[in-house]
Order: sequence, then structure tokens, then C-alpha cells
Amino acid sequence: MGESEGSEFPPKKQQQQSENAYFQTKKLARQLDFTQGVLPDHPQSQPSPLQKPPLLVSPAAAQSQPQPHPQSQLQLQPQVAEIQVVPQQQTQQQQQPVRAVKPESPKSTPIPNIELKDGTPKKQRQCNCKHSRCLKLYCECFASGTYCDGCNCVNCYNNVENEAARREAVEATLERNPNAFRPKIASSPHGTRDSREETGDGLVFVKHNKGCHCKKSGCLKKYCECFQANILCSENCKCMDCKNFEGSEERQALFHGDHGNNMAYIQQAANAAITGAIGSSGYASPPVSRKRKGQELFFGQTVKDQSFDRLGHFQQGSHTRPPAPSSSLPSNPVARAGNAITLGPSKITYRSLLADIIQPQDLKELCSVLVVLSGEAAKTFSDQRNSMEKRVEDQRETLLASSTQERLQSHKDSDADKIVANDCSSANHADKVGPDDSSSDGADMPKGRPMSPGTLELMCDEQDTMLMAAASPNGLMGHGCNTSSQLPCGQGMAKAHAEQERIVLTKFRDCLNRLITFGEIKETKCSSLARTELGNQKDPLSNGIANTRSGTGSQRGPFSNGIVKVVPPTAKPTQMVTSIVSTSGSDLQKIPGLPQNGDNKLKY
DNA sequence: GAGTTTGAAACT
DNA sequence: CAGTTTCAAACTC
Repeated sequence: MGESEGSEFPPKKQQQQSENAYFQTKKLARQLDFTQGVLPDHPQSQPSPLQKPPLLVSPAAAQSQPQPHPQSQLQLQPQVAEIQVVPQQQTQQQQQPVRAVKPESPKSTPIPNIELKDGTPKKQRQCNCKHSRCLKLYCECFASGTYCDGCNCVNCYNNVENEAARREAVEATLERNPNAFRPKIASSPHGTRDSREETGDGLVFVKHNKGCHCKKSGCLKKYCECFQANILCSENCKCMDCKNFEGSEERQALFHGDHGNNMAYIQQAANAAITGAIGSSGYASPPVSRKRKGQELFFGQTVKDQSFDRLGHFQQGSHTRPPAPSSSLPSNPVARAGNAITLGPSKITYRSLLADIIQPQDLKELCSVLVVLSGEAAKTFSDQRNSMEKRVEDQRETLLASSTQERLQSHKDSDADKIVANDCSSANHADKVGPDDSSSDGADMPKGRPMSPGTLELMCDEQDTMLMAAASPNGLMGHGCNTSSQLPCGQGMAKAHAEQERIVLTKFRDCLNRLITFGEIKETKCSSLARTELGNQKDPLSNGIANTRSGTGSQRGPFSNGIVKVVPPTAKPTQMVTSIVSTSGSDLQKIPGLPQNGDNKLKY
């Protein structure tokens, strides 16, 4: 905390008086003088080509969990080739801040650039901080968890060169408010609005966590964080004379005739499609959260927003929003169903990138495959062990027929075998304990839902006996492995178990890897789609972001509203798993007793 | 571009 | 927690 002074900048009251001294100190520290005003490009003499590391990080991380090490969440994350949507650089003022609370208003919503963090991205925003050293939440860069880069700030400490001070500032900020770096706009389970027409039963309302406190802007200017975030004010707000509510004439007037608004939705959708795949609580990139009540954001597959309908959805009546409108103002109903979130009355659905890749039946099939694999491995090992037993027996007979000295040696071998046999016995004992344990363990298992034999079989470590018995339908494993056996069955079983486990885990790993691959493919598609469409947006109202399968005009209809449609991977789910599993090992297809049909069904 | 307004953040 | 101050963005001219 030697740097505490660094984070404890302008000592409150005396700041103005001692500002000179303060800055002098800081100048000493930085040996830089930015008091000359705005620097053209890199005021902080940022040496590294540090793009504003889309830090998405910190908010996301903070979102997902408490921050034991807050500072660590504000690190660069350069290697991740994640995609982000940033506003198109129009004017500097229009540049989209990274901060969740600073999305552009519909009026001036910039067209976002979807950029890969591979070096191509452009800077999102440039702050102009002068007195905060960019180490307070006043600074959008800092607030968003990014380093300043190319900003017009003065005396900036929000850079790598001043990481220590920065870290201090982060800590201090988090100390004041542990949620400081979390997204302010969040969807939360809520729900009064009927969503039966949606796919799910839950509702999620997007709203400002803290709410705004506007007094004069009517919440219809970008001073208002809610408005800026393109959401309606909620019960969290303590605003006065709010006009940012469903049914507000002023608000409608604001949006009517402003087709540019739809860019916001495109941006939202694109962002959501790209970054939101992780979940609603994912990255806090501002556009993701941008949403308007009564208007739907569609991340997903079925986009059915109507740019005009959204206004039609506004409640009629009350033009004077009650301070706590939530009850009467069902803001942003978001129906969540599985991995899909449907917002609002229309059908904008948020879906995970993996939503179409894996389905319940696929999991069942996968489990079946793994079970079969396990059994096959057990059988194979049993056969091998049987042959080995035979060889050992033969050798033993040979030894018995040899000389006395040889017999002595034979005894030694025999003792060794006995030792192993004892191991086997003990192992078996352990195995025998297994079932008992399993019965007790069973209490630990999910109750109410008995585990399937297949699942139990997969629990190699915990229930060896059960596994071995069940995994060898022919009773192979039980053969020759009892406490009286003089054979090294303990080793054999251990090996068999290990092999079973290895095979199962290997296949499962392959499966997961392929799943990841498919997810990445889909993500890539989404991002390229969004980029393409956002780059081509001419008439967002009529075209918006089209279906990636642009050739299929028939599918264009529902997406002719400027919302991204996330096109699922070409592979069908079942085929996907088939691929995932069967292609991971042709040996699977040789397993007897399994369907070997050559059709598109699963082939293990 | 300068000045004003605004509301969040910071502080008391 | 409420009131005040500081701050930077939004806005206006």
C-alpha cells in the first residue's frame, strides 16, 4: 500500500487548494506533464500497443463471483480471441463506452463494430479525464476495467506503467463498492408478465441494478444511465419526472421516426449473439445489456422483433410513471427457458451457442456409449487376464517339475503370488466394501432420481465392484477373482479399472473437445455474421441483420427487423453427437451388441 | 470549442 | 444514510 497515496489522489477537500502540490507530486511520480491539456493521441505515452483491452473481464469476473483478488480481474486478457462489439467510430462522442452503463442512446446509437480481439479492433472510447487520473469510476475506461489507450485524459494512471497505483485504485473502488465493476444492467428473474407464449416459464427483466436518480433529464437523455443503457427505468430508480417508462409519450416521440434506433438493437443482438453465449450474466459489454422495455432483443435463433411493434407494446395509459413502476411496468420481461432467454412479448430469444449442439437425448446416447466402452474395456482386460492366468499356471506346473532348488525358487514365486493374491484379497475386500459404501454413498447421490445402471457403471472409482460386475455382462470379471484366488487379480482389476477409466474419460474428453469445437465454429459464424451485417446495414428496419443463410429467403421474414439471427451450426444435434462420439474412435463401432446400422443414427 | 448542465461517484 | 462536492460526459450555443 505504499502506493496508497497513489490511489488516494486528490485528497478530498483540500484537493483544489493542494491540487498544485498534488499534481506536482504526481508529476514527480510520472515525470510527465499533461497539464498542457489534451494530448493528441497517447497522452500517457502508452508504449505498448495496448488496445483498450476489452476488459470485459473485470465486470464479467466480478459478475460471476466475488472478487477475492479484485485487481487480478482487471488484468489484460490479450490472448483470448474473444469477440466484442464496439461502436463504430463515428465521432468520438459517439463512441461506445465499454462500460455497461454507458451504451449509447437510441438516438445517437453508433453502429457498432464487431471486432475480434486479434489486433484488428479499434479503440472503443477515449476518456477525457483530467482530475481523476483515470483511477476512479468517473473514468469510463477504468470503470470498464480497461486501460486507457489513446485517450485524451490527463495524468492518466490507468495504464500498465502505473499498474500498482491502478491496482490500489481498483481495490479502493471495490472496497467502497464490491460491485463497482459489475455490470449495472442486469437481467434478473422477475416476472409478472405472462410469458406463456414463450418457451419458458421464468421471466427475466433487464434493469439497472441501482437505478438512476435523474431529476431534470426526465430520464430521456443520456445523462440517465437507464436511458443510456436503452432500458426503461425500473423500481430501482429514484428518478423524478421520469419519462422513460413504457407508454411514455415523450419516449415514444423520441423513438418514433428515428429509425437509427434500430442500430441499437442490432448492436444489442449482435453483441449478445457473440458474447452472450456464455449466459446472461456474462460479459458486461454495454451493448449486451442494452435493451428496451416493450421491445425485444433477440439473441438467438428466432428473431421476431418488430421495430415498430415494440412501441405498440407499450402500455397504454399512465404517462406518469410511478417512481416504482415495476409492478405496473413490467419491464423487459424475459422468459428464460433452458438456455434460451426470451425477452418480452415478441420472440427475441437468447440462446447459448451450444443450445443447438447438445440435446438431452444426445447425452443419454453419450452415456450409453461410455457405458459400453467401459464394459468393453473390462471384457478385454478380463480376457487378457485369463490368458495371463493360464500362462502363470503353466509356468507354475513347470516349476513344480523342476529340481529342488528350482522348486525352492518356485516357492518363492508362489509366495510372491500369494502376496499378490493377498492384495487381491484385500482389494477384493475393498471392493466388497464398495457396495456397502455405495449404499451409504447412495445417500450422497441425488435423491429422488435413482441413478441409472449406466451412470453407476461410470463411477469407476467409487464403486469398483459394481462397476466390474455390471460392466461385464457375461460375468467375465467375476471369474477367477475371489479372495481365495492365488492369482494377481488385484493388479488385474486395478489395471482393468484404470483402463476402463482411461477409455471412458478419453472418450468423454474427445466428446467435450468436439463440443467445444462446434461451439467455436458457431461462435465464429455468429461473429462473422454480425460483423458482416453490421457492416452492411443499410436499411436496418427492413433488413437489419439477415439470416446467415442468406440464400434462404424464406427465412428472412422473421429477421427482417434488424435483429441478428444466430444460425445454428449446420450439423444437427444428433449428428453432432454421433460425430462427437463415433468419430472419436472407430473401435466404438466394433463393439458387439450395438446398432451397426449405417444410417444416420448413432453409430458407436 | 467553450461553456453549461447533468447525474454518478466520491466524500463528509 | 443524507447532504455536499467532485468529476466527466452530455449537451447547448
